[in-house]
Amino acid sequence: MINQNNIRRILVTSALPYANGPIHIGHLLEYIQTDIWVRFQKMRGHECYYICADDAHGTPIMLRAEQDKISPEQLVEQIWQEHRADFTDFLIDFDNYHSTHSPENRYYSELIYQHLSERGHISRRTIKQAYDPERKMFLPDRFIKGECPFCSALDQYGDSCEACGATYSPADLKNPHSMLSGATPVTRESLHFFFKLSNFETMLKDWIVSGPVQPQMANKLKEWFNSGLKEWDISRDDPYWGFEIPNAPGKYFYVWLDAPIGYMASFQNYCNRTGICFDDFWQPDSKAELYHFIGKDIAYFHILFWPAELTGAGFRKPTAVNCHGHLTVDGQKMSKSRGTLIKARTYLQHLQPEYLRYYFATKLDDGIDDIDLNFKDFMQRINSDLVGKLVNIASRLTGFITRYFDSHLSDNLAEQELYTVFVDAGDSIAQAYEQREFGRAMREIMVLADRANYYIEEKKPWLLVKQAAAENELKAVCSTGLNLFRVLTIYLKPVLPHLAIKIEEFMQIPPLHWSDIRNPLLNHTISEFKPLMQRVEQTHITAILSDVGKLK
RNA sequence: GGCUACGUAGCUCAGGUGGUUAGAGCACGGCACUCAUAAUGCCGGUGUCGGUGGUUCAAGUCCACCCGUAGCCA
Repeated sequence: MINQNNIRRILVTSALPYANGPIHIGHLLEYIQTDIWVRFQKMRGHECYYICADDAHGTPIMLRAEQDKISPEQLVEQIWQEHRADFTDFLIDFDNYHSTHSPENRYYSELIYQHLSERGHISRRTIKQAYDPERKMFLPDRFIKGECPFCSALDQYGDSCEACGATYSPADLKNPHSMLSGATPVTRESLHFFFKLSNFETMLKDWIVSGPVQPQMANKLKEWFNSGLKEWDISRDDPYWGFEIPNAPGKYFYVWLDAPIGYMASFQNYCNRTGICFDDFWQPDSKAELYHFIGKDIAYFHILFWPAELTGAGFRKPTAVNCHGHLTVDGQKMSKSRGTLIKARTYLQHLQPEYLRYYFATKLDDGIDDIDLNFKDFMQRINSDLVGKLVNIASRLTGFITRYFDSHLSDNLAEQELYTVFVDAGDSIAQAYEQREFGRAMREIMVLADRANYYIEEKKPWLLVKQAAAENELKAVCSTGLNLFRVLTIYLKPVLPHLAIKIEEFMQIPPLHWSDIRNPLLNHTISEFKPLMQRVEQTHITAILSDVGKLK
């Protein structure tokens, strides 16, 4: 049990979404996973903060703003508003949501850079790079297209061939052209700044054995060690949308340098308005826990560069970096062209956020395998678990309490042993949440929901109601069933916070905490039952899929 | 192309360090019940555990190769 002495101090982040487009349900897998974990920690009584921000710099944002004929600042502000609305409506409860285009982030980016520089972790050298002579700017690999040097496939990007899978440098492309102007890129020299990652090889190798990443990722790391740690190019040339590097006119921090620093910046911003002590969480001797939730695609930045940067600049390392897999929809990778890119907003126009939160929860574990959103399975799962099993428990009991007992619960439980079984299951469920094995937690909770339904079946309140002598038993049985339901509500609250609020209103009780499982609700008046959750209909699914088809 | 994961019933998934007739939920069929948003309870079948070889007294579980899927290659 939680007491003053074992309250943990926990700082949690999700990856920063890029500020050039809308949130889609693939993004949401991560925010929902993190949000569930954070809500669980808070319900357990720990001091836990959930921090995020928009990732607001880089060439794609600069170009998109240009295209929209607005300033990058305006674009970033507009997207920030959209992202906020999507997260809020999906019940993602950030303690702070900031932006990497912020004074705090400039401060920490410069600070970390200067510390790294002073300690000899930054090198400079001239490199050759593709340059668009018409747009007068250096071109990222992704903005150059041409024919594959290996298989001659047409219209391939500058970094790899989608047809044969080969990787190469843009200079190898045949008939290259700039995607911005169509001009043939020329090679130009420029001075670049590099982070000397190899200075941290020993530190990283030691760190990784302390268990901060999943075994699959540790494996990946070994692979990277074996191929040798190279220097990381952290500068970009003017014109670039980002922070200018101190004492280096025309040179900017590469977006991936200041993006993770955004975690710190957002937390600093939060500390400024709440008075929480920033250093308690970021100094090398910090006792607080720091967790980053990310997709496996950006593991490189978070388990190599980020701990190295932090160490080099005199800060603490993350306690753990939790990677998850990607989302597929009906077995297919999400993509606009295949009509499987479902925006958060599109989903919200037809379905409740909690359906998706629960569905993801049933499929999430601590691994890095991809997760599939299968709509048929989704509909069956929600309808049978949440409506058929869970909400049904309250629905089938409350009528008796309101009709015959003036909405008043009994002052004792009919079945103390069964209630104890429900309470005792809490340890295992809590452990599953803690270890991010949400699928296991959901399975265990649903086994209990089955037992509650079985209990009602066994006691048959619809027969008790016909026996005058069984009045007290009827009241106690229904009250017990509702108390079992209340315990299930507590267990599911991290996943279904809005449903929990509706149930709290229905039961006329203050917000539920984990420790409330031990104190059943007795001798208490509840309100009338109103349907707590509607079934998912095929028409809703069809509507989403047709909306997706309509867009672009 | 190199490397790394994954591939278990119609669907979604469990199956520490190899060991009795391979499990759950949903879907499906039958029965029961009628309190409940036709929800619930009981009973029931279902699988060459991706393929082929190998190690072993014994492999879904270890090894090799192949096929398929996904990711990484800064």
